[in-house]
Amino acid sequence: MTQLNARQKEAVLYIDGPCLVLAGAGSGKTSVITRKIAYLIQTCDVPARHIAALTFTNKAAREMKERVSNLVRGSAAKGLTVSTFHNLGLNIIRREYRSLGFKPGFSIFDAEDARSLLKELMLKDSDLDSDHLNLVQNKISNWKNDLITPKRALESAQSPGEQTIALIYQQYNQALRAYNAVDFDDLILIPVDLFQQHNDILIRWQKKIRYLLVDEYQDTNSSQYLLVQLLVGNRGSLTVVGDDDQSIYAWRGARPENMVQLKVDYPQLRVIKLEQNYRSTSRILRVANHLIANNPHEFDKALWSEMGLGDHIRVLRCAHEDAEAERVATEILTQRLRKQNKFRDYAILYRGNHQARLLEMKLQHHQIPYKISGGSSFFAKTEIKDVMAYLRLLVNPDDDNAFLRIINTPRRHIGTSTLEALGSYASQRQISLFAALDEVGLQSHIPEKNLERLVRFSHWMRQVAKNCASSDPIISVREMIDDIDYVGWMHQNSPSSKAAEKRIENVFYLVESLQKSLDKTEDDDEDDEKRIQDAIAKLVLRDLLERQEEEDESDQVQLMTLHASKGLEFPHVFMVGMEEDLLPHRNSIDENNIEEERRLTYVGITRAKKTLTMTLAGKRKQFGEHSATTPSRFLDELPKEDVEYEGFGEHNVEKNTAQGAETLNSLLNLFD
DNA sequence: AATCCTGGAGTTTTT
DNA sequence: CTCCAGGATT
Repeated sequence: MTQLNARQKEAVLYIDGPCLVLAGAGSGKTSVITRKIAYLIQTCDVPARHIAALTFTNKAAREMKERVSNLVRGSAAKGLTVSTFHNLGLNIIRREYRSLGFKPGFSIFDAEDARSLLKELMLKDSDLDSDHLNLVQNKISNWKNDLITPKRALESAQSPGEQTIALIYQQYNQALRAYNAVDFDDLILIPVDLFQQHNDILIRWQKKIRYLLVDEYQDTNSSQYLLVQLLVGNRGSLTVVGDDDQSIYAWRGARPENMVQLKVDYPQLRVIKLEQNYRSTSRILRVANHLIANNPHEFDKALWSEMGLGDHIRVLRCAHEDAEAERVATEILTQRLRKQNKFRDYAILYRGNHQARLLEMKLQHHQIPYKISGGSSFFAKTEIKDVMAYLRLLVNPDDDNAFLRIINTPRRHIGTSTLEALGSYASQRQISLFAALDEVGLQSHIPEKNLERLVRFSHWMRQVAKNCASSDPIISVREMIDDIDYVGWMHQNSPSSKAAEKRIENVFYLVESLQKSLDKTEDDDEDDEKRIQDAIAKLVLRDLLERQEEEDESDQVQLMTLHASKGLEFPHVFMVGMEEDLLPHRNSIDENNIEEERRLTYVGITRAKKTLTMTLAGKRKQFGEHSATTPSRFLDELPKEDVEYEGFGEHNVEKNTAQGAETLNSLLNLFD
């Protein structure tokens, strides 16, 4: 137990009750969790299969698993659960699907699936037009995260508009049921509901999970916290780790208040603060502390480090956005030469994805290698969505969404009128589209020629399913992709043959992942059919994509949003676009979410190990026209003595600090 | 059924 | 400006 400091040790060794670890940025929180798991297994003799650790991302789960297995000798860690909340939820539903009334092979709808379902519902029978699609989707998601049923939403609707959305919510849930599908929020909600309704099942799971650890606890939403509470029961065998100052997902339903709530729900809670930072210079931490002090705090916390004072933070004001991007590029080039750094030591962080574009151009121009993380994901690609839809329909014929996606992909010459007839027939008979294909009664509704095409599809699909069950499922899947000549279809529909090749490669990568997962579970007791159902469900959760950690080795400047940077660290960080309306973002100003924007800034600052450079543009082109910008209010919240300013005029800013919050802006007025 | 055109919007998005 | 979705057009 060397390496750990006193606070960390305390957090690891305290297992007599619920424990909240307030882990500041860079304070070694993952070490605490992994060491605690090892301690539980090796010293406290808790079998690994009775310990569960929950994270929000697969990446975090993978990393944690890896680190535990390095700490625990031999096979002692076997059976340990380290997974995302959603994955645990999926496992619970999988094991209990009978009690829940699901058929095996249920589908998981991702955000896009949910969106298209909602669109359909809204079009069908309400005065809501699809402009409100996002609003409706958010509202429903929020309701689910807050454990509000459609019924309760309807009862407590404040306005006719809200009432309409509540009705859509009701229909949406019914549709999901009919499709034998769940959405992401359901993966938490349904287990919670199940545990509340069936005490016997809950007790079974409580027996399974004797000790629970939760990472990034500030990001839990209400239903996730309730799931945690249910699983822990009154045993208090719980450790959560989190940092309220790094809560940047409130807009997505996260409830940082859950940290305070923990004190209320568990009065015997032990709170342990980790304030020593092992990442950044003390200058950087001073700046971060100073900024975040502007937020109200339930738990006070001040980071410190022994990494030396370090360089001043620099704030560079450039003439316009173009100059800003140019400046960042040349800074990286010259610094790299002077300090003999690698490109990979640099990260450029921004508020919105669109900001990456200009930077990208400039970096290219200077031949600086870079990597943009985030943006459109593997699973957003049409070819992946297509093949996933085939796979989903294969294991869940009731998945109408998947059916509609692929019925004409590739072209099967089935038109909208045919599908409409099929749709109305199916809904009249209360069956899924695929099930309706086999009904004799359909003959009177659809012209023979079209019907034949549908029937051919149905027979083919059934044959594929049969092959999957009777022989190697992966071979059957490959045959399926051959059958539909998806490769040919890709060539036909890609802008270039190069793009087509890339897409085909993606598809095969997907099939490979599927194969890997099937191979891995070969020794399990489950039969083939069950395994492929599982594997496909997990694919949706991106769980088994050993995403090629690939060019992690290569030397590239990292570009990403501030959100995406959480949990990472870089020797040299650039934060660009430090302007009002950008950071804080305009919408957040309107909605009074300044505190979360401040935390976002805090997250950005604390990514930096050695140097931090903030930039802003005096003028910025937005929506086609140039307009003057205002420096971010957060710049005024940095301690002046730790900052070097450039581009704010002739006067030294330090002489103007007394004027308070308006300092930088008034200085600019003088200058202009 | 495929392509063109027009208008409207323009954050962040671990699953 | 630039990117989409959806409607209109062929």
